[in-house]
Amino acid sequence: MAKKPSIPKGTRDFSPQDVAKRNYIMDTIKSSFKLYGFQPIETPSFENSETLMGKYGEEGDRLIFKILNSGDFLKKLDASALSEKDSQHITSHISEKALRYDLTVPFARYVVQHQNELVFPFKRYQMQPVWRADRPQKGRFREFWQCDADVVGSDSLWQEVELVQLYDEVLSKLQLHRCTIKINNRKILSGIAEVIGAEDKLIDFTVALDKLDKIGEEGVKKEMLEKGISESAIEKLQTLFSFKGNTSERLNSLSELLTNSQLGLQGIEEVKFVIDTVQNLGLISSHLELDVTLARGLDYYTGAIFEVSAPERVQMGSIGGGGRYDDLTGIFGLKNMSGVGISFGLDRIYLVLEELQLFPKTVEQNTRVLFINFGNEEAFYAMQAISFLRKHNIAAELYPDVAKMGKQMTYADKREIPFVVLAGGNEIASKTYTLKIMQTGSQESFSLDGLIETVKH
RNA sequence: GUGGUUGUAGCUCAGUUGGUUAGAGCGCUAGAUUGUGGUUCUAGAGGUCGCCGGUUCGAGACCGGUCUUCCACCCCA
Repeated sequence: MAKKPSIPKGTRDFSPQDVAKRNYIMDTIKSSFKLYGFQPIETPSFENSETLMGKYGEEGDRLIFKILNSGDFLKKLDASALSEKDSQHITSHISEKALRYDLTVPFARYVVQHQNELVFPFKRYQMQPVWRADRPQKGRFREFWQCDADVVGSDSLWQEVELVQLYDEVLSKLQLHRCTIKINNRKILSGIAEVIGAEDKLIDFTVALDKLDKIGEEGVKKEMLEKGISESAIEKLQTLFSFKGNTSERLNSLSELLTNSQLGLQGIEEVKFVIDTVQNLGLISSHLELDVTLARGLDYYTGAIFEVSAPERVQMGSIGGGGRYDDLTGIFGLKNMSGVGISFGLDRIYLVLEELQLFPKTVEQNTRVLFINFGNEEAFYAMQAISFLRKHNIAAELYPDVAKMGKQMTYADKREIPFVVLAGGNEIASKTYTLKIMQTGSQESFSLDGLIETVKH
């Protein structure tokens, strides 16, 4: 055998069963997106590098797949840059395009570019693959699908409320009950940073705080110290680490901490409104939970931030995330266009549903009737019936070759086709069809109409 | 990017301190069964032991490199 072909690390082929299950998830998400008034768009797989670079933080830039320029790109590069081996500098000269890293930034670019054609507030959904040059591990791929719903052109908190409901609706439809939707607000985090005098270290501060449930209080403090946040500043955080009580009690103690931060207090008001309103409207099966340590690394979030974690019995990171970004379109030259959105991680949801065995049995669309091929004359007789069945929206097929019957039956068996029709000389003469029900092995003779009636259900 | 881990038949895996011709189960093909799948029985096909190099009289096994798998960190869906 020749050397086996392969696919790049972190990518996957999807076989028919996989595609059927993935479609089931995507169809569920899509129908809810539509129900909430979102419209589909699609954007190119790759963008100009400048569109993507610098939007995801330092770590993000590293994980963006760069596309090499066409032509003899090295000739145009000056020798000094090459000899200095400055990869970053060289990259910007030999690569002008990059694979998209998420769907939000391309969407912001799209909104700015098409601002005169769009009706605002503009609500769009988008389900496409994204690429990250990450090292693969559990639930992490280099090519994966995101399903996003965003609305731009409104800073109404009712959008946040609706997006929480949308999360709840989709997760419930997928039978993913008792998921936790965590909510926080960047303004609260900024307020805390302000109050403790670490405004310039906001990102480092939030990233460290985000790890509280993973590395514990001491770990967080240690990381903050390493990042240059002063000891006295960290001391002021003590109330945060010993956070107790229900949501309103916690919000109260948070208000005390943030009395001197107008921004922080505004964040509290926003979170309070969203949580109270959602609670009063009710959720189907999810829990909405305030988590002040929720940070999310993406630089562009400014208000609410969301994250959905899988049910606790599954070892999996977040299966969705999102938030509000007040100035993402501003980067591309369109001010005062606040946006907020959420994302579903298709591939991780797939893994969770698989592990919890939550896929319905019926996801696979399959051929319903196989006609045995006994020869040309019989095949012609079969094809007439097949056309008729297909007109009635019943998936039917003829075994293409005049193979031994055992082989044709085995084919039906392996494909899990529930019905097999045998039509030879006798059947042609009597204008009937012998139908075999594979599950029971029983056989019966039918007219064409009788055949359709039996096979329909 | 850092650290670890994995790779033997289509699949899941054995393979002793380095020693003749690398095995099993499942699957596959054919037959028992000329108009009947699943169960059974019989026979058969299928391997560059991930790839490249090294040590050795001799390497699937030991050493180096490389690719891949999975995992942790970083970060994230």
